[in-house]
Amino acid sequence: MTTLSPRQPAAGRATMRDVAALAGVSLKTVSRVINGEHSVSGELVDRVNTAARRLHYRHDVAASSLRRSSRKTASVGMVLEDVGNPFSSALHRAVEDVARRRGVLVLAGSSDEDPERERHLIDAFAGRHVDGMIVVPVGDQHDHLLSEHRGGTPIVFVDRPPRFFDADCVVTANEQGAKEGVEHLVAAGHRRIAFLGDLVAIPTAESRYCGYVSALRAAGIEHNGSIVRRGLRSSDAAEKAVGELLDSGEPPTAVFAAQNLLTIGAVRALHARNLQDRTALVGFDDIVLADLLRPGISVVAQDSQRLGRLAAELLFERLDGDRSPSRQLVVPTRLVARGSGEIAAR
Amino acid sequence: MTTLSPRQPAAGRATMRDVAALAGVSLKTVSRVINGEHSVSGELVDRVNTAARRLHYRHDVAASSLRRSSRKTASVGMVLEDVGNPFSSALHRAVEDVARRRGVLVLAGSSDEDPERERHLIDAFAGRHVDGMIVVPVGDQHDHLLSEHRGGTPIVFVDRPPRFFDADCVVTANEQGAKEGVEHLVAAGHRRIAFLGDLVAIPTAESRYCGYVSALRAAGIEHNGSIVRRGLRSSDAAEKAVGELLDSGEPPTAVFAAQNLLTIGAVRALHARNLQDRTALVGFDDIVLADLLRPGISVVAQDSQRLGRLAAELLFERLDGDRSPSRQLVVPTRLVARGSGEIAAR
DNA sequence: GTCTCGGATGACAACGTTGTCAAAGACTAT
DNA sequence: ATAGTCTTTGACAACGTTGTCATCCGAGAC
Repeated sequence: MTTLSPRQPAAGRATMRDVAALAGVSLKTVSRVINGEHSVSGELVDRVNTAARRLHYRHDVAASSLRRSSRKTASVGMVLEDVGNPFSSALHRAVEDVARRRGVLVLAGSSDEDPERERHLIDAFAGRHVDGMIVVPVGDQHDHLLSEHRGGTPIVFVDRPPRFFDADCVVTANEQGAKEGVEHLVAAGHRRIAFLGDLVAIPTAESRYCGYVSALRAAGIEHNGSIVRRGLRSSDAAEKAVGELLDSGEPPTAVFAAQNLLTIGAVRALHARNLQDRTALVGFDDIVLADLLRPGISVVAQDSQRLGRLAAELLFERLDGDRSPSRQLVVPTRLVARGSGEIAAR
Repeated sequence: MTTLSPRQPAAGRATMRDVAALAGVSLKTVSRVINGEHSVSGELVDRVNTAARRLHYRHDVAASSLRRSSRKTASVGMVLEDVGNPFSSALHRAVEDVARRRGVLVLAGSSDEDPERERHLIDAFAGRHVDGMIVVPVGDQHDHLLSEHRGGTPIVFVDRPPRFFDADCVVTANEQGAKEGVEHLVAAGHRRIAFLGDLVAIPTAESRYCGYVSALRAAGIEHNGSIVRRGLRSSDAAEKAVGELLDSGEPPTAVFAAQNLLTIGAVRALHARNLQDRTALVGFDDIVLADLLRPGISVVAQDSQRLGRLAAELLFERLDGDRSPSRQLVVPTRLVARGSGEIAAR
């Protein structure tokens, strides 16, 4: 028979100790039942389960993982740019779907493009012993991740490749997609094609710019710096930039907006001048309701859901023990013609 | 002098024990330095910090919170409908902003309107000892939350009030907002106003329906069940429903869409029949780009950011020890006229 | 009847940390 | 010089759980 000191009648939450006392078994037996080990007699299993239910017993994941050798916590961390924006939240959701099937919880946080915030989040995740991390990296320095990675925590980068860091990574075919988008405009006869881009420091922005340059070169169009606007961080900034271009002496006949918000800003600027049917526009990344505008907005759509799903799958393969060399996956884009991109050059 | 057994040269991650050995101090002194207690001499603080940095020491939140009496983990859980949809992710972001200022991490999960999923998430959060939870509740049964709540974990409901449960809660003025939206249509001369609603079981959907009914009654308009469509779960369903109404013998002259996706479906149906300039439309909840459509979509906008911020603030007040009776906060809506809602009845 | 084996159960230590207490030393007040 | 106080430091137990090992009991072999 067991020798459990009675203790106080459970001040806060019930522990295995309390369950054991009520069921009249040892602590260890409760642990065995809770963990579904099969070396416990049917009668005791019932007694323990009844007692656990009666006391509203909740398994303590923290204590369990502390003691366990593997130290698994059934949770993964995600560092996103902003959990509130559509692209990030689509990634988040896709990862959650994969994680859920395995009973794994997802912790997500926003870096807001700030390396300091990124470091904070990674420290917080590591301190909570997440089993792995999925990161949209900011900047070039990932030292803190490196020590984590060496320590055996799998890391998967998504949307942007890491710099100076050998790890799994899933990205959109940014350069190729942007190239196709610009080629689409070239095919409609345009030669003065403006470019709107996000911060130069963001690798995806850079790749898309490369795609733009490469499409121009392939078409034999000379690069014209005066109609390239980079470092734009909001739809307002894009609207202003496009406004200036359109109001200038030599306005572009087409605009390639290399990001979501920038596309929206461009649309606003065009509509404000009633030029939406004269100036062509192709955006990178899809927009809700883009099909209902007149004209509809043609876009190079990226598959954020697939991006997230693949990243999660890579991560879980690592968690399952895959030790093969790191892999880089590229998700293709899809050109969606809706009208704005098919406006011919005058 | 301290008596630390040398132990293995740190197999996995460095612990306070390893740091203590390297710095030549006791375990407890390391704990004091890491926790910023001020009763440690400057010299030892330096030695410990240097050693910690050298070993890439990471504080173990799980072990720390296990030992601490308060059991705080500096994390809160959020049960959302779908982390990927704009409303939920706006809530998430708003909560994160408040939490971040206090160094608190947010764990979020999607219930997908499934009580079973909700229960799973709450169990998972509770097992990880979150300090509190913010919940968009599903269904009527919250027993599992109840035991958590009684156990001292603060719970704040957001977007929907709980049933049979006394707790803090922050909701949009759904009924009043819907009433104003419908009154806006009445003021434009409409008397055949269709209603599109989400699942009847969702309290917000029910409140908005009440607002619709109440606006009709106030205007002396008889309720007409044939132009009320409830239980719609997607923009496709709404598009189909509106299509049927428009194609019927007695089409409505105006439509009130009581939810985001339903508004989009209604817009699609109207545009497909080129009726967007003849049939009035007011939607509940704002939509990106709604201002750029022709006509612009008039909406009753809810302030999801404020909803989230207030919920988080309530939660943290509880965490700070506020024991006052539970509070119900109501966030007002704002009518945004953009054209579609001002189309006059023929 | 004795011995061995295997299955069920429990005692105990340990995971990494912090609360509690005690010890040692440096002061001050008498 | 002595007692008392304060500051700095460390030893030890404990948080809730699981890994390891020991114990107990009955079944089966000889």
